[in-house]
Amino acid sequence: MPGKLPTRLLNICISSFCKLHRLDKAEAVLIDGIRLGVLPNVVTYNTLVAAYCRFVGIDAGCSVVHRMQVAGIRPNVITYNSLLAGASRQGQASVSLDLFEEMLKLGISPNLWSYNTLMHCFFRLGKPDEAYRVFHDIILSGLHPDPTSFNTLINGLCKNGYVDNALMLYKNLKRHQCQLELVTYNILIDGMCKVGRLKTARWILQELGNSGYVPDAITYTTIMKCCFRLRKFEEALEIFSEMKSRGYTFDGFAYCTVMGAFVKIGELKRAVDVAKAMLKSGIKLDIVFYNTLMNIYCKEGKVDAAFALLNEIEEKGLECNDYSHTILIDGLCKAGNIAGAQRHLQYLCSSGCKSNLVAFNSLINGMCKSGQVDYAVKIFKAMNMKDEFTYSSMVHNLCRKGRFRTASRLLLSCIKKGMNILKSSERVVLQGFLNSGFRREARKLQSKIRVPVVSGIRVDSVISCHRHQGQTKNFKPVFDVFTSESSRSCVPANWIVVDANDIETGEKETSYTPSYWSAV
DNA sequence: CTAGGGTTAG
Repeated sequence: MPGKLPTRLLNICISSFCKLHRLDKAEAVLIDGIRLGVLPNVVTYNTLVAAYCRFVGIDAGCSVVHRMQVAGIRPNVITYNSLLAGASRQGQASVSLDLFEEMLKLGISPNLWSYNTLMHCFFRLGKPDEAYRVFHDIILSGLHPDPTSFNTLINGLCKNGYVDNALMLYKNLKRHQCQLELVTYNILIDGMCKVGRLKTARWILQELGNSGYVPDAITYTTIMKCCFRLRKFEEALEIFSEMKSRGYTFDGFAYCTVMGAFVKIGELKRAVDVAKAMLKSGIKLDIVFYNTLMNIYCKEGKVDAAFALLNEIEEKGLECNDYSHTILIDGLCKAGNIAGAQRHLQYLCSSGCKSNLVAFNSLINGMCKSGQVDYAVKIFKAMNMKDEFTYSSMVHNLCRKGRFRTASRLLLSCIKKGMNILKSSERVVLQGFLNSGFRREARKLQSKIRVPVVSGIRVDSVISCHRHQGQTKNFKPVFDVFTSESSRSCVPANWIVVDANDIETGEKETSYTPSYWSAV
C-alpha cells in the first residue's frame, strides 16, 4: 500500500497551510507531493475546496472541483457542502440551488449538513417559506434534525421577523426536554433585542442561567447593544465594564459596539476615547474597528483623514468591505462632495463590486439635499434594488420640493411591496396634500395606507415530541415532525403569529420594526 | 462541510 501514509501527511500539511490562509503554500505542497509520487485523494481536494470557498469565493471553489475531476477524483457530499456553504455566504441562492441539483444528478445524496446549509441560505435571502420547506425535506429524507438544524431554524425565524414563532419553537423544544445549547439562547436573545424586547431578552437570559450555562462574550455584547439602542446608556456602560472585568473584551466586538453607539448620538469625543482605550489594550485591530474609526472621522468632517486610514488598513493586510466604502461615500456626501461620492461609487461598481444599496441610498439622499432632486430621481429609476431607505429619502425630498403627487405614488408603491416605510414619511405626504389644499388626494391616500400589517408564515406543522435521550448532548428525535393533517389530534396545529405582547412572561412590550430604531 | 455578538444610509 504505497502512498497511503504519505497522502495523510500531505493532507495534514495542506490543511495547516489552508488554516493559515496560505493557499499558495498549500498549492506548492500539492505540486511537490505529486512530483514525489504522493497522490492527492478526495480529502486533499476537499480541504482545498473548503479553503478556496472561504477565502476566495465560490468560483474559485468550483474551479478546484474541476481540477479534482480532471485528476480523476470524484467529488463527494463534503465537497458539495463546501460549495453550498460558499454560495450561501455570498448570498447566491440560485447557485446553491443549482449545486444542490447537480449534486443529486451525480448521485450524491445530501446529508444533514447540506440541508442545514441550504436552509440557512434561504433564510439569509429572506425566504423563510423555502427555508422551512428544506426543514421538511430533512424529515422526509429520513434524517433527524440536530441542534444546528434547530438553531438555524430559530435564528432564521428571528432574522426574518418571526420572533414569536421562534419563541414558540423554543418553548416546544424545551417542553420536550431537549437539551439546548448556549448558541440557541444567544440566538433568541439577539432576536428579542433586535426588535427591542429587552424584557423578553432578559427572561431568556434567566432561562440560560437556569439551564446551567454562563453567559459568554456574545451574550453580553448582544444585551449591551440592545441597552444602547433603548438609550439605557448607564446600564450599557455597566455591562461594558463588567465585560472588561470578566475578560470578555478579548476581541474588538464590545469596543466597537460602544464606539458605534457614541457615534450615533454624536458623542464623538467619547467615541474617540473608547477607540484610544482599545488601541491601548492591545486587542487585534480588524476592519470593523477601522470602519468605525473612519466613521468617526467622517462625522467630525475630516473625510481626508478617513481616506488616509485606507493606507493603514492596507499595510495591516486587512481588506475593506462594503461598510468601509459606504462610510466613505456617505462621508463625502455629508461633506457636500457629491461628485466625489459618485466617483467613488462608480469606481466600486466598475471594480466588480456587487451593488451596494446603502451607498446608493446615501448618494440619493446627498443629491437631494444638495438640490439635485431630478438627478436623484434618475438614479432612483435606474436602481434595480430599493428598500425603505431609498423610498423614504425620495419621498421626503420630493415633498420638500412640493412634489406631493410623485411622493405619494412612490409611497404607495413602497407600501405595496410590503416595506416598512417610516410613519413620518406617510405623514409628510399627507400633510403636504392638506397644506396645499388637496383634501381629496389626502383622503384617498389615507384610505390606502391604512393597511393592516400582516400575518406570518403559517407553518403547517409543529416540531413536536423531540426528546432528549440523556447520554449525549445531541437531541435524538423520538418521533417525527407531524403535519397538521396527520396528527391534528396530538399537537396544536399551526404556529400562530402572536403580536407584540409577550407570550412567555405575559408582560406587555411593544415590538418595533428595525427601521424604527434609526428614527428614534 | 452547517448555526450566535460589533461597523453604513432615510
